[in-house]
Amino acid sequence: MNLPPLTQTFVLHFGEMGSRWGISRTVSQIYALLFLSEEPLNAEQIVDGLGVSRSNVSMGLKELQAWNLVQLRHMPDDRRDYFTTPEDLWQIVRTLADERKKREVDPTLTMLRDVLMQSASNDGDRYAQTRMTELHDLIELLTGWYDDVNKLDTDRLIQLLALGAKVQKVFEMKDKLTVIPGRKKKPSSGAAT
Amino acid sequence: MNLPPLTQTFVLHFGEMGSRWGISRTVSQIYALLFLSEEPLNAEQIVDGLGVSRSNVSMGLKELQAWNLVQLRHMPDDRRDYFTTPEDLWQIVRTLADERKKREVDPTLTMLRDVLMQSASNDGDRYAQTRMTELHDLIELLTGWYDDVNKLDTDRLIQLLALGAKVQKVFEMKDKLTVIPGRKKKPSSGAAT
DNA sequence: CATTTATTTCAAAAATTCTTGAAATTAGTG
DNA sequence: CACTAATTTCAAGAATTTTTGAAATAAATG
Repeated sequence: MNLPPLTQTFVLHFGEMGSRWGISRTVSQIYALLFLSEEPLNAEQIVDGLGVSRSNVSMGLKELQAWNLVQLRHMPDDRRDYFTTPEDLWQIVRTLADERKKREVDPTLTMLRDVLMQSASNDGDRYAQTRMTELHDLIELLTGWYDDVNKLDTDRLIQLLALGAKVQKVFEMKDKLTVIPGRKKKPSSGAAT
Repeated sequence: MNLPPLTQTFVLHFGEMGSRWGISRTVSQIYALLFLSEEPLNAEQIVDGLGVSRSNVSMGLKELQAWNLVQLRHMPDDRRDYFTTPEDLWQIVRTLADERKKREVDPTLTMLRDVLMQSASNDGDRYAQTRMTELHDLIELLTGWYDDVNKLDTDRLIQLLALGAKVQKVFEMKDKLTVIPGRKKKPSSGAAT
């Protein structure tokens, strides 16, 4: 591995975290390297930087492209492929969240819908059915929220995040002024029961 | 594997998703089974349900305990260990989020802090330093938001989630009434620049 | 259209992770 | 304190994932 010290620390850390994040060391490192690089890099430069095989880099880049996490670029008078990550970090966050939702959440939501559909008539396994319904509703609430805030432009999103739980204050203020129609008062706790 | 049909579908699905979520098939399946079970189960019952080895179940339960995802119970006149998942799904979500943050986010935040601290004087690797600072600030904003809303009681949290992007409306309304002190107007986009 | 350059594919090797059975440990019981 | 029941540990085997080098493919150039 042949990298400036700061970059190296970061790349190594990403490589180690990879296994916790569910990606291979090489893929994590490629991403980390591209992330820190001002100019787009080609495969050869990545090989030199990380000291892994050319084919490994090729496959890693393919995977990162499948995740929409890197973009292909071309340089004038150079027919090699160059890769970058978006300059805008929020774009990266959005892509990551979208892709993880697609791979890690949506299949379960679909499965729950199917299973609950089929078992609607059936009456064995009563408790399991209740649990699955609760889980289904909870995931729908969370993904619904996600889809919703994901529509916000970045400035608004930052505003919202910076506010954090203080939105509560706004609620309270608002409650004194208006009543939102169609909101049922919940007893006191419990999931999407 | 010896389970009622609904439960089996769910357990098998969880097992398959496990690899995407970064946990082993057995651990996922144990969790799924406990999640759907009204009564706490002991190791033997899990072995019977899933058809895996006793030692595998023992290790799986140990891992789930390390994640705080299952709780140990005892039955009168029975010295075996029984396990459950919390009844309250929101408790589960909170635990999951806390633990993942701890394992998957906090170490990176720490690393970034350290690296940026050290390199404050140093002036090589200018762009990498900028990128890392941006990433650091973004993660802080996100985890700060998380810590903040995590303090809300569940009813308030559900309220907030159900509202989704419609909080925007509240902003707009509020903007007409008050000015929050200390908020800088951002130019138009960009991360935690 | 042969040659050079860049990239991808793929089967095998290497590394890692998961699962198991046997043995060890822990903790109750008579 | 010997005996039994419950659980854990751990080394070895199985399975999966990652990485590699060699060969194949694709794309540009003269």
